[in-house]
Parts: sequence; C-alpha cells; structure tokens
Amino acid sequence: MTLTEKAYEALRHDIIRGELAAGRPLRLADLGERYGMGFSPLREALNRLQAERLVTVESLRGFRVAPLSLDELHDAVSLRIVIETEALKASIRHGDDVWASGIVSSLYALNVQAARTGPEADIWTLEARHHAFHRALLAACNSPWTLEFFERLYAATERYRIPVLLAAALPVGRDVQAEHGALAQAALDRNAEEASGLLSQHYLRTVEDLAAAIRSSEVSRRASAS
Amino acid sequence: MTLTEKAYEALRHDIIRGELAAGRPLRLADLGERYGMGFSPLREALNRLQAERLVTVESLRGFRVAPLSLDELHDAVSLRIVIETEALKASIRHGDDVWASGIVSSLYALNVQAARTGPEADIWTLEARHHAFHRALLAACNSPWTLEFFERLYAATERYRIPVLLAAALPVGRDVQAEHGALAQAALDRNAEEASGLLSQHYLRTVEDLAAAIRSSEVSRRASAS
DNA sequence: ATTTCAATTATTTTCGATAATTTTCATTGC
DNA sequence: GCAATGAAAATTATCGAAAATAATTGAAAT
Repeated sequence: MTLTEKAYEALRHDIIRGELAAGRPLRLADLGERYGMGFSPLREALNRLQAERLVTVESLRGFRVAPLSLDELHDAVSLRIVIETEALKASIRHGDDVWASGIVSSLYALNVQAARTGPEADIWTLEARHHAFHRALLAACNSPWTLEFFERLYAATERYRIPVLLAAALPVGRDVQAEHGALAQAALDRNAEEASGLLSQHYLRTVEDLAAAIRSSEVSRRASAS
Repeated sequence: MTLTEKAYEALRHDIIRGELAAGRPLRLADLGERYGMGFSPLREALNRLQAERLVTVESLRGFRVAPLSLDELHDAVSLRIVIETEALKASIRHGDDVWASGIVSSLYALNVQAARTGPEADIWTLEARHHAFHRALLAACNSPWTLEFFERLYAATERYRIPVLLAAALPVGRDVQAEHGALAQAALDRNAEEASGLLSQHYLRTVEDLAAAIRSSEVSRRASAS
C-alpha cells in the first residue's frame, strides 16, 4: 500500500468521524506531522477527497474539511431515497440466495451489536455493521454507478450521524432495529414496494431525528458561547 | 489557476474526447511532455480523475484511462434516468422564470447549432450546447448532490457518444431536435409527468442508438483485425 | 525451445528544496 | 483611533532528484 493510499484512508476516516472538524483548515505541515509523511502523498490524497466533496480547496490557499449544513443533510438524504429505493427494487429483482444470506447475516450482526450495553457497546462497530447492512440490501442491484453513489452519500450522511450518536442525542421512543428487521423481511419476501417504502420511511425518520438533535445542539452551543 | 487545475482540465478534456483512448496507460514522462509540466501537478490531477472514475490506478503500476464497456453505458444511462427524472420534477416544482428562460435560450442555441451544415457544423459546439440544455432543465432542482452526479454521469456517457458522433454512425430516421423541443415544452408547461416521461424515452432511444452503433463498429473492427 | 535468474532499464513514488503567493503584524501617515 | 503600507513569516505549489518497485532483456541451464 502506497503512502498516498494510507493518507487517503486516514484522512477520510478522521474527517468522517469528526476528528478533523468541519471547516477546519488542513495545513500540510500539520498533516505531515500527524500522519508521518511528506507533502506529496498528502496532497494527492487531499485531491482525491476534494473530488469526493469531503474536502474543499481554494487555489493557493489550501485545503479545508468540507463544511456541514442542515441543507446538505436534507439534500443528501433525499437523493439517497431516490437512488436507494430504486437500487433496492433492482436487488430484489436480481438478488439470489447469496444476496439474501448477506442480508440475514448483516442484520444479525447489527442486532447483536445494537443490543450490547456497557463496554461492549462500541459505536464504531455499530456504525460499521449498520453500513454493512444497508450495503447488503443493495448488493445485488448490479449497478456499479449506483453502488459508488451509495458509498458517497453514505459517507456524507455519516458525518451528521456520528456526532449525534456520540452525544447520545437521539430520541428514545424509536425502535430502529425493528425498522431494520421489517425492511430486511420485506426484501427477503421480494416485496419491492413494501421494502422501498420502509426504506424511505427509515431515512425520513432518521433525518428528522438527526436534524432535531443537531438544531438543539446548535442552539445550546450558541447559547453557551454568548 | 494552478498547474494542477490546468492538468485536471486538460486530462479530463482529452479523456472525454477520446484523444487519450480508453485503457491507455498514462505514463508520467509522456504526460509531462504533452502538457509541459512536472510530475506533481499531473499526479494530483490524476488522483482527482481517479476519484471521478475517468482514470484507474494500480499501486506502483501507474494510471490508465478508464475502460469503456456496453455494460457501463447501460448502467450509467439507467441511473441518469432515475436521477434526472426526479431532478426534472423538482426543477418543475421550484423553477422560476430565470430557470424557464435558461431552457428557452439553451434550446434555441442547440437548435441553431444542430441545423448548421458544412464548416459551421462543429460537433464540439453541438456537444457543449447539448450539455448546457440538459443542465438547464435540471438547474432549478435545488440539489447540489444531484447536480454533481448529473455532471459525473454526463461525462461518463459523453465518452460513448463522442466516437459515435465523430463516425457519423447514428441512424438518420430520428428527429432528436423534436425530442428536445417537446421535452422543453413539457417542462415550461410544468407538466412534470409528461416531461420526465419524454426525458426517459429520449435517453432510452439514445442508448439504443449508441449501443447499436458501437456494436456494429466493434464487429467491423474485429472483422478487419482478423 | 523453454525456463530461470541476474542485470539492466523503465517507471512510479516520495522527499527535500525552491519559487510563488498569502497572511500576519508592526509601522507610518492621516 | 484607524486605514494604508510594507517587511517578515507562514503556507502552498512546483520542481528535480533520490529511492523503491516493476518490467525487460539476455545469458545460462535444462
């Protein structure tokens, strides 16, 4: 693995997790220190991330972590619904038993992790399994372009979910695992309309919960800053 | 403008127009000669293009122009239909008179160029105006993510249309300008269902014509090679 | 003829240095 | 006080060279 690839993965990881905060300038000297490499591989990685909209660049003024906004969250989720409901229908049409068992196993792993409490309740494992479950649903859509855009939008929306998960700021009255279970069942039953409807609802509820949590934390942040 | 930006635009231009053929290895020494710059800005540009799937990369073995395939053409067009029909409906919902006049003027410019014959019949101008017209239709969708994916897929499909246009290999019995006109009219009439139906048909016809032209040229190429 | 291996050549990857540009900050003039 | 100015510092962008790796060649062995 080349240093450019290492830099790309490390930067992407740190941006998505918020360890490099939105809007923060990415100075090459700092990054070279942080990741232990020279400018060339860092600049190459930053150019990739710029093309993926995780980083912004201004000529001769360097790179920054891409900003976050409620507008972008709504935009990304709306487009996820358009793309993923179609991809889910295609997967249901084309998927074989390998696809179906991928859904079963990823759902099981997700449920196990969601049920864990105490020191085993690791949000990074939960997040990885959540991603794997949603990817498994679409895996048989037979469209590389769709899967690429799924990954792009998943990363974009993950940046909003992670700070909310870390703050444990989600409402308690919602049974997300039941939603995942119903969605998986509809997909396994090859009920395309039901499944895509459940997927849309799942995302619409999530975006509302996230937006509410973010708005209230913005309010409290501004109140404490004044 | 930095050299990285110049390299990015020049490489993107040359790849989309097929001046750098699909699959061709992109050797840094050659590119440095071709574009008159050192390795650093070229590698940064190639990394951007790799993130956009116009270039492939293999560790320690360099970059290549991304390959073309009929499967990818069908995949890209199918996803364009999903994304753009939705974007067109949103534009029709949100678009104001600035949006409408953008459609009118870009359609007019496209029709003028399509009607030109002889030395004025420049396929690059035609292509630029075709792009501008399709962008104008979606311009009011109010979704940056949608517009980004539109540009990505437009570039991806342009790579298939250009060699067919250059070979003048499209069937003559089709009135593409009439299709554009009807589409624009439906959009201006705020008839979302009609407009998105016409857009789908327009793309499905185009992909069939392109696929037929490419298949027949593949057949003739293989026959002459044997 | 084919395979193996070492030496050579070609190519990519990375670094360190330099040039170009922006940012900072103290100073001057109003 | 405050804007304008200009030097100094910081930072990015680019180059050229060095290091690392891959590909090629040709001789030797089978």
